Amino acid sequence: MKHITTKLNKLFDSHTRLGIMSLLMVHEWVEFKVLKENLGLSDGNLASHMKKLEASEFIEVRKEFVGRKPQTTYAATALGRKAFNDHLDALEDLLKQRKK
Amino acid sequence: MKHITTKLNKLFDSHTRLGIMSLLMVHEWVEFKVLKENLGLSDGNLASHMKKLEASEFIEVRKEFVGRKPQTTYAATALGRKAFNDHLDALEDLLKQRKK
DNA sequence: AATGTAACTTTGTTTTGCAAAGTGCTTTTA
DNA sequence: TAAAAGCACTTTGCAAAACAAAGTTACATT
Repeated sequence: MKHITTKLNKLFDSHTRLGIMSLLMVHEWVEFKVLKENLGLSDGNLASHMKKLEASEFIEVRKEFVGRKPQTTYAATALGRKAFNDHLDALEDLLKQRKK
Repeated sequence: MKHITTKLNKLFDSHTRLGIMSLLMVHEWVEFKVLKENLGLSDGNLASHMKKLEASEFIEVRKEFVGRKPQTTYAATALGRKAFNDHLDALEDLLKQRKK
């Protein structure tokens, strides 16, 4: 007897990482600063969440200079998109229960 | 600029409590043992999650004897149902983004 | 008397989450 | 040109959370 929630990805339990991923699903490349401001996170906090997502190869990092300032941008990988979509599928199943 | 995820309830970040609540939304009264088996949790683990939900008055506990055996059952309170539905509403908003 | 079942509580370890401060590099401002 | 500021971290440190494992209480069965 396996419950729906066993199909949820633990990495996406965190509402912070849920927010990060949902932004990366909508916009191809997103700046560190933009993520930080949208989600209201401290630098360190955001950096550590990104590291976790990177460790699972769910996101890709690009570091470049714009003008002469460093700029870090992130994008979801195919693997990340798949994992996140699977997670959302499971959430959708959960939501279906309350309709009927 | 507030992101959708700020509307999520932190208590329901945990996929375990998400599972517990979704079971309590569907069935009025659910036994400790049933929750435990459905979600694949240890006694202690489940008990501590239930305590957290109880502390927020999201669930109600009923202890009785069936035959002469003790039996604990749980139900979601009106407050709990409201909070959970609000959480699910926020998740639904999140899911809407990927349709378009 | 010994074993079993239900529902915990306690203990302890590991993992998170997050804030605060510090770092390295570069650019802007006084 | 020295100081301040911006970007993206890393490090430190702490408090809360997750969870397993073992112990507890109370009754029931064998």
